[in-house]
Amino acid sequence: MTRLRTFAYEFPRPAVAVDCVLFGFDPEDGLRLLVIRRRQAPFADRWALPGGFVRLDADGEGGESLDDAALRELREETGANVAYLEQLYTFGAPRRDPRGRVLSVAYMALVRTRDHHVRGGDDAAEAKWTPVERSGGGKLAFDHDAIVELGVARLQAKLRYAPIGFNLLPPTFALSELQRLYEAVLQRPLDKRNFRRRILAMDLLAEAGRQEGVAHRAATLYRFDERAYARLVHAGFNFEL
Amino acid sequence: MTRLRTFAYEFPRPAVAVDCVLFGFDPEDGLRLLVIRRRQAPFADRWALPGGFVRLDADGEGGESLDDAALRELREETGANVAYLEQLYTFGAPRRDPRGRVLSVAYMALVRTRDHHVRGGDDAAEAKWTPVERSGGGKLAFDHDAIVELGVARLQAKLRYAPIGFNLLPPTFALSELQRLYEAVLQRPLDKRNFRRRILAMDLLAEAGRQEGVAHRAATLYRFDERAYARLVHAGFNFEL
DNA sequence: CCAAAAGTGTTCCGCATACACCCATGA
DNA sequence: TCATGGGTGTATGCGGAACACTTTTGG
Repeated sequence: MTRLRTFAYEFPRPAVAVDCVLFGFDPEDGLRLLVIRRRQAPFADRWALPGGFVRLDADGEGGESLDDAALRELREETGANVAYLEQLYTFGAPRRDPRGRVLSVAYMALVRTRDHHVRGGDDAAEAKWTPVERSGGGKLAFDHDAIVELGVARLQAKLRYAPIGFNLLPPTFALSELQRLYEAVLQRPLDKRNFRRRILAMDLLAEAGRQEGVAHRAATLYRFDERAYARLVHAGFNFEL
Repeated sequence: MTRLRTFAYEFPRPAVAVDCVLFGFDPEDGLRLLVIRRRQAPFADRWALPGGFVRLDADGEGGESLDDAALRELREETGANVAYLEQLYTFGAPRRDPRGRVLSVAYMALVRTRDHHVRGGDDAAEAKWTPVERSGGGKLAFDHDAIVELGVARLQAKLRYAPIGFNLLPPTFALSELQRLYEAVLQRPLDKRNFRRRILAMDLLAEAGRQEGVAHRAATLYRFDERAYARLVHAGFNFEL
């Protein structure tokens, strides 16, 4: 295969990639991280974060935004539909990629795990959910372990003061599921009564039916009320734990 | 002037710049932002944040890190010696720079204003400190207003839970100066007694003499004790307000 | 002796924490 | 009727917030 053309510039430029720390949650398994097995060199067959190069227009001037690149990669490589996306940090150490100078804009993304089934995509031979610790049974490719660490720290910090946890749960959920989510992310047990009181006191959850088909008392289901939250924020409210 | 060579790649690549939100503080003036007047197009003669392109090696593979690029630009354009530097966010919207696709890695930096005198540098016709609101008497070049906004938000947030404010003060300072700094950044008055008690209770400040030559009772000067802080962090301590 | 800033304690209230039992349901 | 998780109230203590006067120093 021959390249029809190349792209030339006055000064050297780095390649720019996006890499995504994609979290999922299941009451059974706890917090999970999506990793893919690389198909191509470098680090062929090694586990890595989903990601890839940002696409520019042929004239090198337009093309997709960084957020769009992250969403596209997640779609292509994992089939996940993302509920929340947030830029984390840009990694740019000179030798972080053996192919040359490659910047990586790291993202954190959250999905409702039940919504979708993981599949490998174009560049990914295989994709799987792993526990966050020991991601992929050891070290990830490139500096992806550091990126994961950063993603975990950000998720833990942000869960306390922003209502992003709901993006890891189905649209309606029981309070106990929400509590298990918080416990899994924050890595410590929470008191049931205090948790329920605090969450409900914020008036952000709307009742949405009851559980069905469970072998015990059916829990009340709730839905996160985006509108109520927007109104409260507007009035100076801050979500807290 | 003719270019001796150009740099060619298989796929189009963006140019990558760093831009710095540099804060200074003076008890008289409050919190200030450093802006430069651009010498060249685009946005010639407009006020902008100090910044410039990241330098890569001639082979386009090595070169300076992003942090180094930010420090270099600050040195070149302002002569400031930076006490604290932190990456903020990477801006990459397709049309944010009229010259083509340019990513900007934004940084927040803090200086001890008394340490240095502002000067214009190579690319900056002029540099000045401005109040943070109405920076540069109106709108800054590119999307720099948005970057400033982000920098202010980050500084406000981080001041509460990390001891970074000291990087805006001289090595030794009076508690009232520290309080004025907090009030200037957080934009609200703080109670003197509560402030002193909270700060001193952390055991992070070491006495360092008294003020001289003031026309009133001389205040005790303090120095931020990095060692004590490191020890406390190690023991699970969290700085808080 | 006056102006200007430094320095100092106590009270009150709200909120986070700790804690244990009854309820509803399907098997 | 039993196993499983759902759902509920109170007492205690700590820490943040509010608040005003005396001290020191140079001019």
